[in-house]
Amino acid sequence: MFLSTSYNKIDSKSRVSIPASFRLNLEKNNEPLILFKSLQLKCIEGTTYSRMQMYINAIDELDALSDEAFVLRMMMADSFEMKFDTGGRVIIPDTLMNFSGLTDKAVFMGIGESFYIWSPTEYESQYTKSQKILKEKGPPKLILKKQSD
Amino acid sequence: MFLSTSYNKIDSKSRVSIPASFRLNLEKNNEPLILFKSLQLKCIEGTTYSRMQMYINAIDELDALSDEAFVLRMMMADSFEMKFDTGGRVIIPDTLMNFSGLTDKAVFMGIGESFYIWSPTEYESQYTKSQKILKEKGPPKLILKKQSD
DNA sequence: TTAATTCCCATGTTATCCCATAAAATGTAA
DNA sequence: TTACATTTTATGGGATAACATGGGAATTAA
Repeated sequence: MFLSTSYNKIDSKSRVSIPASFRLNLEKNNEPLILFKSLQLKCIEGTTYSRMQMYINAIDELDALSDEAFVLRMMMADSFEMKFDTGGRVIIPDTLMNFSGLTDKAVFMGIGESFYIWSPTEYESQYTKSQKILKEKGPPKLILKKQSD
Repeated sequence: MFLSTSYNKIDSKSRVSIPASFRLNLEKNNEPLILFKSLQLKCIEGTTYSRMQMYINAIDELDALSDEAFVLRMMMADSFEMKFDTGGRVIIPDTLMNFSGLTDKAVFMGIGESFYIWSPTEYESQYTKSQKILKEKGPPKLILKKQSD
């Protein structure tokens, strides 16, 4: 599971350390890391290879000509399998840097099955937005279930 | 799995580099590369030999005299098994070049089990189209399942 | 011979590897 | 708790390998 938040530096070669706890989670399950453009937010989303595989399988289940399949294929086109250097860093592809507005600092935000990478300004505005919603509408009501598989 | 997008040059001999990550995916699974005309889009589709085999098997499931079977057989006839040179390039057959409107630049777009090869102009129009759908209809709602095989 | 194709080698660029350092976290013993 | 050693992280920079691409020689077909 990906949890907690941390700020890491992006160097002149577009390299950035993936937080150790995220790396550990991937290594433990022997999972390559996939980065892709978030479909709804201005940030990069990171997840495991096998979770991406689930999305790909979902494409074949859909009508090949449907809008849903079309959008999902485009999502794959904006996805990258990452290679780590010996220090646990990856190089963020230019298209993802530009899309998310990243320059020299990245905010890693674990959200369970995946994580977000934000520019600091974007992260802070999203964070205050969520605090505001929480204040106005109160905490969300959740129905918790045990995992079925 | 085929992921990510890249622009590669087509030289005067119709040679083009298949992106290294695509090649790696084929080599890893010891799969020859098949190129064929897309049935829905104005682009070339690339996939593995064994996925092409699945398409062929699908024909047998259909009524042999049906229009669907007829169209699929025609697709097979426009399919080519590619040979790589030492630099990882292939020569794109003329019929596929003409069909997809390729001249001197190709966009390789990984979509999971296969990939598309577009002319830059065609690619860009398809990309903006997908962004528009995403904006209007929102991200597709999926029920993700673990792989069954 | 004349094309066209296949094979092989050369090059600039970029990504990857490797080593070094600094900071932080953790552990250990007084 | 303090002081110090050890390990784990994050980061910087330079050497090396990989990649995309160009061009030319050898091979084959017409």
